[in-house]
Amino acid sequence: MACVEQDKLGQAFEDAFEVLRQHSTGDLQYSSDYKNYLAFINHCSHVRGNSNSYGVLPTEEPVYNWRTVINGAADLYFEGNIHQSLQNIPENQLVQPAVLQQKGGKGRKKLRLFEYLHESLCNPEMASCIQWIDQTKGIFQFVSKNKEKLAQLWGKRKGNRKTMTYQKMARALRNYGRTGEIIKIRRKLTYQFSEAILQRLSPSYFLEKEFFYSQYVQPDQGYLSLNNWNANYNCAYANYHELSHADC
DNA sequence: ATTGCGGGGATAAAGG
DNA sequence: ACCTTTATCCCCGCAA
Repeated sequence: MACVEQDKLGQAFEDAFEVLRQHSTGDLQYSSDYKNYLAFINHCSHVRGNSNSYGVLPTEEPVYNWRTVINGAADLYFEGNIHQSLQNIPENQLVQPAVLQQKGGKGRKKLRLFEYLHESLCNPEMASCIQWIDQTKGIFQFVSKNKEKLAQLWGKRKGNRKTMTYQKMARALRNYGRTGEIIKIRRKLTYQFSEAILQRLSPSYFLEKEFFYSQYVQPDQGYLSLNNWNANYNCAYANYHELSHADC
């Protein structure tokens, strides 16, 4: 089921790109424009001042520090419990190798690590391995005691012959730092999804967010195409959202 | 010395 | 056959 939904997401993503291509006068390249988009979104995240803030906080953003995160964690955990009743995924589905899940599907994209992590974060059975610290900001943390278990499940899911370890999985996470899809934050075993990834993985979350970046975009700054791209991207996900229930 | 965590080069694997 | 992207393997440093 989750697999099917991700296909829809991917399709919506590509539809959005196609719309932009049709309305664009210049050359448009999927990967490079998406990368620019990611870089831009991540740039905005820095400007806004996230948990690992670099001392630059916009005036409209509340001051944010780890104390407030910790204090808010209990509430967030409660929110998570609401979804637990809706998402009771049997263990055997979690361990099912991606190879088997892909059987019969044509051109199905491989499951990406960050998708698996997000899926685990939404699965109450995995709460002993990985948990949200601040779901709205996409900050999550591995549980030291059981992080190896999560890594092993990831390896099984991919159908690896050798067992996956946290060390190797964390290396993949560090690779995400290059593209900004997931960044490491100072806290032990704690990482953060980028805005773009959060939007991509959580349509419901995305729909509740304002277009915060629009105020930073000036047409003469070369960001126009990114802005258009994003608008179509948003539209596609709104359409998707109407057809599907909200996920975590 | 050991352990836990994080960094990064090199390379395999897979898809276009 | 080549290129790019992503994941994996492996070795390193640092601090408790």
